[in-house]
This record gives sequence, C-alpha cells and structure tokens, in this order.
Amino acid sequence: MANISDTIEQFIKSFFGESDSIQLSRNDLAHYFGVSPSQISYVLTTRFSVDKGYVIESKRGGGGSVTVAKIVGTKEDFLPELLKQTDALDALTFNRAVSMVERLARDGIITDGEASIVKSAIGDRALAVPMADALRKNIFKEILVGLIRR
Amino acid sequence: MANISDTIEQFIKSFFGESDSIQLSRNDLAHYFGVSPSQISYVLTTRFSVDKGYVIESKRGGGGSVTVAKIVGTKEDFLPELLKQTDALDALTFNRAVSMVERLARDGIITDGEASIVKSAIGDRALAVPMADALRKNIFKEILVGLIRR
DNA sequence: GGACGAAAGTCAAAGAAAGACTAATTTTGA
DNA sequence: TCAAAATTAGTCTTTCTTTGACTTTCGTCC
Repeated sequence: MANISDTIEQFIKSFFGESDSIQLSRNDLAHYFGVSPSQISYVLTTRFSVDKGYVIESKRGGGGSVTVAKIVGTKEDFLPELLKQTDALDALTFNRAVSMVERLARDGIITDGEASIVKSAIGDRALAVPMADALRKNIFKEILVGLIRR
Repeated sequence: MANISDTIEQFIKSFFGESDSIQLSRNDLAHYFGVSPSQISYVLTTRFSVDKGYVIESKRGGGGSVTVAKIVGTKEDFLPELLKQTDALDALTFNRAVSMVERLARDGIITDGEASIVKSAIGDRALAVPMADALRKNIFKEILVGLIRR
C-alpha cells in the first residue's frame, strides 16, 4: 500500500456509507493529496470500473463534479448476466476476473472465503500454461454455472 | 556460507519472528547487498519455495514490493501436509482431487459452498485441455496455498 | 451571444518496480 | 576429473503509477 493511488482509492471508498452514491471534486481531491488532477482520474478509472461494479458520471465547468455510484446487484439476474458477458469474451485476463470476483463478494453473492478460492484457482501461477486467458475464461464460466445452480 | 545467496537468505529470514509475513523491496535489497536485482529473485525462488514452506506474492510498478509469507502449521497440520503430498505428484486426477476436497469439507476446513466451487474449478469441463491432470495439480496446489494463508 | 474562467477529460511520456531470460562463473559430487 | 548443479550478473520486458500538456465542456458576467 505504499502507493498514493491505493490510498486515494480507500479514501474514496470510505465515503460510501449507507448511500450507494457519492459526489466528489477532482480538483479538491488532487489538491488534498498533493497530486495532479489526472491522478484522480486514474484512480477512478482503474479502481471504480464497471467490472468492479461502479458507474461514474461527471460534469465539467464551474461547479462541476464527479459522481461515483455503486451498481447494486440484482442478485438473481446478475449471475446469468455475468455468464453471458464472460461467454462473449474470447479470453479473460486475471485482472478482469478479479474485478468480477470482488464485485460478487462485495454484493454478497459469494463469501470472501469463496472469492479468495476463486482467485487462487484462476491466478497466473495456477494457470501457467499457454493460452492461459482462454482457459481462465473456461474455468470461470464453470464456476459461474455452479453458482447459478445453488 | 561463503556465498552471498545464503547471506541474503539469512538476512531475509531475520525479519520473520514477530510476524509470519514480511514485505520487502527487491531493488532496495539488491542495492543493500550490492548485487543485481535478479539475484534477489534467485534467492527468493530457490530458498522460499512452497515446498520449503513459503509463499511469495508481489506487485510491480510504483510502490511495488514482494511479500514473503511463512506457511505456518495450522490446526492438525493437515493442509500443509496435503500440499506437500500434492506437490509430490506429477498429476492429479479429478476423482482423486474430489476425494481430497470432500475430506476438507467433512473436516470443516472449507464450507460446502467452497467445496463446490473448487469442484467446478477443477472439473473436467473446466479443464478441457491436454495435460489436464498436470494443470489440475497446479490449480489445486494454489488453492491449498490460499487456504493455508487464511 | 461572446469572452472568460472553472471544471473535468484525454493521452502520451516518463518513472518505478518486479519478472523473465540468458550467459557466465563457481561449486559439488560421482 | 569433469559434468551437472548452483550461483551470480546483466539485460530486456511487462506492469503499474505518476505527471503534465492540451482539449472539451459548462457556467457566468458583461
């Protein structure tokens, strides 16, 4: 956690209370942490992506701001939806998979323990073979199928 | 003990004691000992391997680092033992893996939900590739390592 | 409506750190 | 002895972070 991006990520997350949506000022945050404004954009795009279960909206100009909102899981629909999305890919990188898994955990669809097992199973060390991303997709799909049937 | 690798190994080990997990910087260590960074990697992989009872994780980029964690004998030492046994195999059939998983569940080391995820991940449908048994061994090992670390 | 300033967006380049691979050297053991 | 294994170094690659310059959009004030 030595890097500033992680710190900013945590700081932003700490603003989600019971509300699923927060509003912030890119410039103020940048100033607060003493970094360039685009650093905030970087944190926003890398840490609050759609795969991770967030949407970002913003408004420029005077009084502009950035809104970060949690996509709240519709539970029943979400797993089949995720399966469809995954199936449409021709490969699945580890990072992307992790985003999805952590989102499942965040929304309580799987437990943290289950999430960590999935991450182990589809990690780069586990899949040290050619075409790892294609294989990872396969495995992840099977896991999703299993989750749907339970 | 004349060689620098042994010295570095001891140096790293001297940081354990309080905690079972330490964090270090490859570059800093290399500088400290006046060796090339890859020398540190060499020590890490040869002296802190899984069968020697360690797990290594790392992160690249600004603020990146390497984490070395001891596999500490939990409970009945069953998991480390199982890991060692699995490591000794050169392949792992699905049936054999299922036996192990079910035993873990029966002993309460993992939940039923976790067991079913593991089974999905290492099932024959998930691993529809050549050399599936070798791959399955790899994946299962990583899962065990993850379980030990929690 | 046009000019101005206040936001935020974009993108590329530079920097930081670890990983992978290779070659050379040294040590070991049969 | 001498071939195999272990060690050491060097270099290139990949990944992630950080910064800065430039662009676009929005609101406000003549």
